[in-house]
Amino acid sequence: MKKQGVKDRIIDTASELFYYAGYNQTGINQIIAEAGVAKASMYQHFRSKEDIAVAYLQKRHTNWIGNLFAFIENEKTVSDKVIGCFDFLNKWLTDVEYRGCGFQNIFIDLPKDQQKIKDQVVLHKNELRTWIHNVLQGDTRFSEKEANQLGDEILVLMDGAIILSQIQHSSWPILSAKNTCKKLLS
Amino acid sequence: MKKQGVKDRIIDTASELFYYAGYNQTGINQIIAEAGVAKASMYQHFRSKEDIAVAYLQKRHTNWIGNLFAFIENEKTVSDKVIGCFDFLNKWLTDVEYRGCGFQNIFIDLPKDQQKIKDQVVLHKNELRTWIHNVLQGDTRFSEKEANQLGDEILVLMDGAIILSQIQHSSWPILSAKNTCKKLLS
DNA sequence: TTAAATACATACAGACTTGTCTGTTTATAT
DNA sequence: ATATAAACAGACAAGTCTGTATGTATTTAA
Repeated sequence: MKKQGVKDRIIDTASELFYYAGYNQTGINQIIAEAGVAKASMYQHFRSKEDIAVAYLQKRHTNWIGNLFAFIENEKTVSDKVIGCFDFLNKWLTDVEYRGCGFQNIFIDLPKDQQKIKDQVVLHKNELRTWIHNVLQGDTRFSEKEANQLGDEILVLMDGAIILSQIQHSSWPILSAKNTCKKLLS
Repeated sequence: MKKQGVKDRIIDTASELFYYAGYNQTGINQIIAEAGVAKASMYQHFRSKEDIAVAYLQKRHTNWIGNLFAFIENEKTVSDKVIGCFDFLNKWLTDVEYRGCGFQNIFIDLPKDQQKIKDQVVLHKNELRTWIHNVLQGDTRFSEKEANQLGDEILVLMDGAIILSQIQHSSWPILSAKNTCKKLLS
């Protein structure tokens, strides 16, 4: 098994730190120390800390969406797929001890000028939005307009469940959201 | 009209900065400069920056809850009161240009050791939770258990609407949440 | 084997942070 | 008028941060 390259080591280390310790709380020096990389090497691959954050979010987006899809892929009906999203949230957030959504977390309390990072967050949420619209359009009970409206309502439930479970350090908001979701789809 | 005291000037200035610029992005020096207060005077009233944050959150809690109550006080039915909450959110968040919830915002990306601030956030959310439970228990259609469950679901909707409207810089999540709320109460 | 690319180590610049300290000035109250 | 409290001004400590620069060592390729 070949050793990981410098760039990947930086991204993986930064990902761990950005997510669990927070973006502002994580310094460049900490990243290079834990990744075992020289500072000059790091700046060879990334122009700035902001650029590392963008790479982090891109990789996180791919992984997160991939995990969600894998989790619900065996569900047959549209309803079961959508409801399964909340089971996924519950498993994920307990696993990470309610550390919340990496995209929400980095978006908030970000220095005003770091637009590239904010764009990445909006991109992630929009792709999720498009996806859930498409899923719900697969249910013949709903018109396209109804499916999209319903998808938006479910997105609100998901983001609310994530942030509230983070603050409350508990799963009850996720279970509440799942319950609401069931009512919406019945 | 008598001039404001030093302590109030510090709290008010810090509140503005903490909310609109962010807690980590706001330095002590900026607060005292904009408040027109000497640094030694500031440390006479507050032991640390963290203590200023606690005072900020306490005042914010009182004001925010007060504004919400005032907004819906003329609503007659329980349903109208609860649905009115989302109209309040919409007015508030457009007024502050979707800057989101000051409690959510300060909770996220906070240095690990600042437990006093986190406690204040949890306190705020819990008081809101108790309040909405009580409101819904005033509706004879629901048992106590049902009212509490419904209240939790509505809390998730509110927090989701706030954070998503912040990320999307738009009111659509609030309107979606209001729509869900109507369904839950019908 | 030699040349080029990559990574390492670390010193440094310059700007920021919170909090302490000293000393002066102003306001209040007896 | 005098004593006390409060606020002002600002230097300073000790640390943080990002990013640059310099030079050495290792790896890769021709």
